[in-house]
Amino acid sequence: MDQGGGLTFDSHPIKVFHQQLRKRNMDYSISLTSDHQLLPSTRVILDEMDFFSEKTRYEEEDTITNTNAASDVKKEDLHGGVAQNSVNTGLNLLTTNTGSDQSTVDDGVSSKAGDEQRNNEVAALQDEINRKNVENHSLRVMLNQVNNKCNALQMHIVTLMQQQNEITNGNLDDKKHELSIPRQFMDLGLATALETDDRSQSSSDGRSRNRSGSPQSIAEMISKENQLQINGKRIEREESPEQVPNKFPKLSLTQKNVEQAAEATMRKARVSVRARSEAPMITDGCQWRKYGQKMAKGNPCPRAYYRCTMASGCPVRKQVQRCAEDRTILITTYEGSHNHPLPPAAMAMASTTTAAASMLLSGSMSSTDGLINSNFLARTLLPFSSSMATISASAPFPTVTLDLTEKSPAQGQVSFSNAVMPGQQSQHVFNGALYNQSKFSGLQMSQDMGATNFVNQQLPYQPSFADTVSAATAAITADPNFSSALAAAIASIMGGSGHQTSNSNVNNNNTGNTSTSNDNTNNISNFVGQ
DNA sequence: CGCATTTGACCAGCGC
DNA sequence: GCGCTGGTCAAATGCG
Repeated sequence: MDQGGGLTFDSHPIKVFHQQLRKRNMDYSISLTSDHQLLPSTRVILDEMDFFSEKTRYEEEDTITNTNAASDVKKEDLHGGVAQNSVNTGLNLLTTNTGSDQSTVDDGVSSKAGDEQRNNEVAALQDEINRKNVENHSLRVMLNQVNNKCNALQMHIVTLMQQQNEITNGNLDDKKHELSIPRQFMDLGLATALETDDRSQSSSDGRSRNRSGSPQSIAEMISKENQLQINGKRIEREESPEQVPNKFPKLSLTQKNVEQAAEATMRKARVSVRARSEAPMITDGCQWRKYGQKMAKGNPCPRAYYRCTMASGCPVRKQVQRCAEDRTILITTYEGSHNHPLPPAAMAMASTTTAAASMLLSGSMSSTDGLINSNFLARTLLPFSSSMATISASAPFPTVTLDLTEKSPAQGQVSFSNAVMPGQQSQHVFNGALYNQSKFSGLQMSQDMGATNFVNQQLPYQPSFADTVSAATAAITADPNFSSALAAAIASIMGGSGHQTSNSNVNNNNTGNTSTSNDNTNNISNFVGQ
């Protein structure tokens, strides 16, 4: 949105927010450092503002120095006193006064009165600290609201862009191919159409918008035949247009049906995380209940099935299984999107699954040129990570796989594969042959917030973050025990729209009933999430 | 006793 | 139609 929303840096809500902080003489860095729930682009803006903030602060301090020379002396007297407890600039000024008074009351005659006075002042200071804390809290809430508005604006912009593209390019260029879209893509079209302003569109419009409305030229180039090949088995059933309503009755119908279709679609897209972990399950902030366990073919390790129990009826599932080749690798596959508010600690993985699923399902970018697509999605999906991500359209579930088991920080790539072989969900990036198999990708400008954030916001800022996080990733992945934590952390970065893994929040990660946890993951998630 | 986990049964999709 | 496989259900079991 920083490019397309008409917002300048000066008018950016965060900038305005910062100015308010300055007006209140509050320490900007203290007020914001623990807020991870920022869009990546917002982070960059904040970083930039940090620079200005420091500069401004120095200028202000110079001004104070020049205009209040007398109080400067008292400041020195106070050094090491109550000021040590001050939490921000405003309180520094207050404690300065306290110190000056304190330095004048050592005649011993009225020591009792002096103590009482100091007690009163300390109490006043405490009140002030409390007041500032409350103010800090309210400002944080305000920041979150601003952030949410940014997201909403962003979605709106994307919608407008898509509509404009529709007008420009025409949207129903090939109805036959539309009708041949595999079911999951059709469902996704409905899912995204549901989020648009115009909900009265026909289902056909919804589908065409989803696919043709992408602002990405690559997406425009999608070979629809590739889509046909993804679920080859289904093609024959979908060839006949008149069969479509029977096969996909959802397309014609009430919003309720549409919502159900969207939900079903989201459950089909999967995000798989591979990480080295001794723990039975990686910590992702959600509460899970195990509802089944099966022996999967070709793997001596059982696969465990979990469902989210943070809210009744939440459709999110996850599967946990150890890799057959390397049992130190834990493969966690998420499916679906939560239908309830999430604790900050859970935002990372949840936003990941939602965004990645949307990326998978919303688009129709083909990959006749796997390399181009790889680079594109690499920057989009894992702009800060050195880890591998693999996109697979293995029938019947398209899957994004984050492979966090590699130790080389420089190998951040993404490949697309359309592994038609059942049971093989993902293929690794560095298998060059796989590039030729690329038949699928979903990197269309989705109206999903998460995916939108990736495309619009993270790309421009990728290099600066990549270096930092790559270094951190390399360091952390060197320790297998922390790999699972890294999974959540990278997912956090991917999530874009919502990271709030502050220290306090992270510590509350496992207050739920889930018995399996990995304490290490909390700290590392938080670290990388910074 | 309530809740979570375990585990065998059941179901659906798919291939032959 | 049958068998295989993945996924889910639900009764049984375990645990605090």
